[in-house]
Amino acid sequence: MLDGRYLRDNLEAVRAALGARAGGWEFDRFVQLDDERRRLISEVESRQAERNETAKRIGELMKAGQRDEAEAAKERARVINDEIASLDGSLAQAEADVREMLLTIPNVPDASVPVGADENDNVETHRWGTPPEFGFEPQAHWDLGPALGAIDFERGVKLAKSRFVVLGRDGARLNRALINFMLDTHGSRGYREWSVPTMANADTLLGTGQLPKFADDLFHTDEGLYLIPTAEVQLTNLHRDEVLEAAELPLRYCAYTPCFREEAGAAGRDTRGMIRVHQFDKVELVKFATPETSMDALDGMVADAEFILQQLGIAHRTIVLCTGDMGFGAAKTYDIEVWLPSYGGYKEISSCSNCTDFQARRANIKYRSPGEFKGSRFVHTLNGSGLAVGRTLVAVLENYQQADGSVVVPEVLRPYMGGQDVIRAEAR
RNA sequence: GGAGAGGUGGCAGAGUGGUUGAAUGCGGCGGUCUCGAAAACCGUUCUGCGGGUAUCCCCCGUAGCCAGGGUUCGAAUCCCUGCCUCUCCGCCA
Repeated sequence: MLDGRYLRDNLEAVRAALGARAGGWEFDRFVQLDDERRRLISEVESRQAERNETAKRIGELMKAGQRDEAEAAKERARVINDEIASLDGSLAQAEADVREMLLTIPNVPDASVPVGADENDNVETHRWGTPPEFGFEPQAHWDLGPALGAIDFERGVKLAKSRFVVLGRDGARLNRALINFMLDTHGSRGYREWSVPTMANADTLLGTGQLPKFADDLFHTDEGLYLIPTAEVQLTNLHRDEVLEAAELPLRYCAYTPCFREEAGAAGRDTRGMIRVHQFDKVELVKFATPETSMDALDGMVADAEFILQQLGIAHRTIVLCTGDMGFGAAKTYDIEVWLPSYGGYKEISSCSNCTDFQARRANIKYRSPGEFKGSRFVHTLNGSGLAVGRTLVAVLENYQQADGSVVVPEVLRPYMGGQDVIRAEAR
């Protein structure tokens, strides 16, 4: 959410900065609604002042025993109240309209973000490692996984529905090893670990920006709860309605959770394999930083996510998303893409964003810095995958496969798999 | 799931219809005292919104005592609903 007042004062600048990103957002209608809202506030409040004055006088008249005067005043108060009630209805509508608009305008891109229309205009910032060269025809994970007993697509469908997967035997163990490796690694590098609910309420989803605009992407229960699409939702909302101390910033958090995405519109993309599924595991990174340091904090977060792939020894590259490809709440986003032989290219495995004060304003997360400024200000929130576990598992299988269909376990994961160094097919 | 109690400012804790943003204490901040510190004493200490001034400095108004409704000229104070916390019982990983 943008600051309504800031938006009013910088209307044209924001309009220009958002460009196509604004979609059909009606700037002029917003100004009209906001004018109306302000007018009504003035009216209502002057009536309320009148009402308060009258009520006070009635109390004094009653005490003085002047019943007739008191009754007359009561009648006037009733009239004023009727006026207030009617104005109040209009005001509530105006405020709802303004808020609705503010909740649906995307964040303003940072000045350093390349301007572009879609993913073709994203800019690569750097690469690490070289894609493996196989002396044989490498298999895709959707062939390799089932052959190893590591991934079972059919049974995922049987147990839930399409786009759910079951991991078996070494697939399940490798998945668990990845989660623990990621958590331990981030933990040792300054991220505080949390374990959070997998369901969240509407206020929480509103705080991070999934609601109200993207309700269709979420699974929900008939009790008004939603399955979280990412731990970012919970980690960020941990501090909803709180005031942090500048001295304790930046806060660095991480958590492992399953993530659930309905993504109705995604049908047809990545239909094979477990690249795009309704439920996947992810280790998430979240930071709370001051406005002055948040862009540096973003660079650090990207490096922390990349570090996982470097430890795993898998080739990857990092790109900065252009203005047209960024998510709703982001002011700047880096995607980390991992080399997948089955794609013959790089595939997104992490997305790290600085949401600046966009989520903080929605979730009311502030910080104070005595001596620097009075009162409190909104913090900047950042989030990034560190990493998407399912896709990392796919990357390990595909990049570490051998001619005989076995898969070498990366060195750093072996302690997490009881020393096992190779995954082989076995009779079940 | 059943029964009971309760949700007030950073914390503790008053306040059961009429200048209540809300007593008091603690904590925090500033000051006096001191070589310095402690103690003591004095002062100060919430936020959103609208307007003025004009820009984070102050003034005016308004709203806020879990949330949302209701009663009333007027509610922290009365009524209803929801949420949450605590105690006891049941159930359960």
